[in-house]
Amino acid sequence: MPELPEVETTCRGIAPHVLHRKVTKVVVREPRLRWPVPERLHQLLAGSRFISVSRRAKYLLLETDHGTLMVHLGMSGSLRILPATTPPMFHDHIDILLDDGRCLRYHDPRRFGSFHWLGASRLHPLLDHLGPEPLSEDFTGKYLYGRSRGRRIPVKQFVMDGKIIVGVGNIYANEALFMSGIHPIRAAGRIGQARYEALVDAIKTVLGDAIAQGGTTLRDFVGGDGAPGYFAQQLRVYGREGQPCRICQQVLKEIRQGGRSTVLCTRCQR
DNA sequence: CGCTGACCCTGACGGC
DNA sequence: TGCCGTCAGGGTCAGC
Repeated sequence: MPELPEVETTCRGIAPHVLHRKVTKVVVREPRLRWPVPERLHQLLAGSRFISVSRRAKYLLLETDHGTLMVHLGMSGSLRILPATTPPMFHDHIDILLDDGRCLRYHDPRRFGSFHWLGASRLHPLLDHLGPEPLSEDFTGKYLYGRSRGRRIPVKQFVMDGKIIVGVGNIYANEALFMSGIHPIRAAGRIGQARYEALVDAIKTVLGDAIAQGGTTLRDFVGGDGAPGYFAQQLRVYGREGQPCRICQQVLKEIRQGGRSTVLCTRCQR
């Protein structure tokens, strides 16, 4: 599910409601996520006050005065702000009750998401070795060009590697490669700096546009206010295999790379 | 070190 | 109608 724009949408959606609120109670109905939810979560969070809400890669960081809660939405997770009295639905695994009568509710049918407690250091092995943020100034064509030298991995898998650049998932990797006219199978090390400049521009553009649209809702994604994202209707290639390319009308082709689907235009992408 | 495939889990969908 | 296989936005890990 959520790629970076969806996580960012969630972050922005919940932040104003969570910030400065004190946790009164934590209810874990189902601790079996990607990793087991800390059993002490209630003791760790109850009485703490949220002092910042941010995002690193696809992780949400909810900082309190006693430590930081790190949440990953996996493939099917979502976080919503609701009145604490709202009855939980199927797959509503965790509630963080706030002192204003509302709660932050975690919903995740596939349970690929995770909750970690970072403590005061805000450090965690999962946050080590992450590449730069794609919307930051550190992410440039020159950077991608440098990191790709000697790499024979297909460029699509290269840009989906979180050690190289975070937050580029399957949807937006497909879109950015189409937008920059690069064939997804091309070896990363055999692409020049000018083309990487174009690819970086495309990644920044597509992620920025998707954030502006509230993310991409394919099935079940909702932002912090429960609203779906509207970027799906602007997708250029993802999910459009068999349909005509919006530029040249060639029928879009689907292939598989690393177990994930790639959609491309063989005329526009070389 | 670089890369591939299996795996975690539920639900939706298509074919028969 | 129902059963079965396949696939889905993510990420880690073992193994070659």
